[in-house]
Amino acid sequence: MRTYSIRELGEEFGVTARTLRFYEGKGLISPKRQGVTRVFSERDKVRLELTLRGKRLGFSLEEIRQIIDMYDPEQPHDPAQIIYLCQKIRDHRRELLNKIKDINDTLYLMDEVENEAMKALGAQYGTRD
Amino acid sequence: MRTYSIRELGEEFGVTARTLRFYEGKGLISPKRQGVTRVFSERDKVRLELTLRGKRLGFSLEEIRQIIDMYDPEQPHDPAQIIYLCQKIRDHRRELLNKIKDINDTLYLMDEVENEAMKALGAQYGTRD
DNA sequence: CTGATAATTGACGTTAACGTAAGTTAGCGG
DNA sequence: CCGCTAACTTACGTTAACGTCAATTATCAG
Repeated sequence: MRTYSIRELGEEFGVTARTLRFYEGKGLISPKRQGVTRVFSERDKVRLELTLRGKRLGFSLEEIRQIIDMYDPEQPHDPAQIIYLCQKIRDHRRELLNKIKDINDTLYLMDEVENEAMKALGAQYGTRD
Repeated sequence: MRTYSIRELGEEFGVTARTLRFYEGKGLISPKRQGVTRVFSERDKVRLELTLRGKRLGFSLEEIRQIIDMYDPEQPHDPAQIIYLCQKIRDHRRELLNKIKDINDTLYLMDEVENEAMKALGAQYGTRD
């Protein structure tokens, strides 16, 4: 499998080495080591992607860690945990659907404001007789 | 028009008085005064609602202030500002549509994980002969 | 008038999410 | 072997978004 240095992975996603080390400390990624140097795997890359997506949606790193830990196929899964996971998925789905509602409300508001703006501009040009 | 005390407005939206004073300091709301006591108007209420919505979507208070200031119908609007506003609306719309994409990607991932989880549970019950 | 309740103004504290700078070590071309 | 670049650790600094506490002040029922 391909691996990545800390700079490579950072540049690919537009984050600094400090950020990746910080995320490692928070348990979001778990690079291996060659001596003292970090080596990032495909799995780290995926988890980083999910982390950044979560950030864009306004979740904290701690929330993100809990979520992607549960979703990670490499985690151990006894039946009780699977059922718990499914409940959590329902909660997250509900929260995400609420966010879509917030976004749609905002989009609708933006349409209204834009229409008002157009009318205001139209009135400007209409003031000439 | 109806007005609100700091407690009233806070309880209605589940935020503390400290938060409302903080938001005032940041220019998100602009309550009038009766003597030294703040009096919140319908406009403050609307701006608070938009502020909290923005927070749920992961925007900073500073970003939110800029946005709702522009959208506020009580702001002065010369033609140049209106055109600027329309450009900004396009940008915001684009950003919000990107968030919807992030959410949809996440919802899709959750569906996959849920299906995997169901298969895993099914396998459990299937191990008996 | 008086005690209780609600509001106010500082001012310092706290947490999250990194930035930044200093000093150390590892590998590599010439 | 030497200088360079990239990575490392340690540790203190910073910003946003409030929390918390102390010390007034206003308001209102009794």
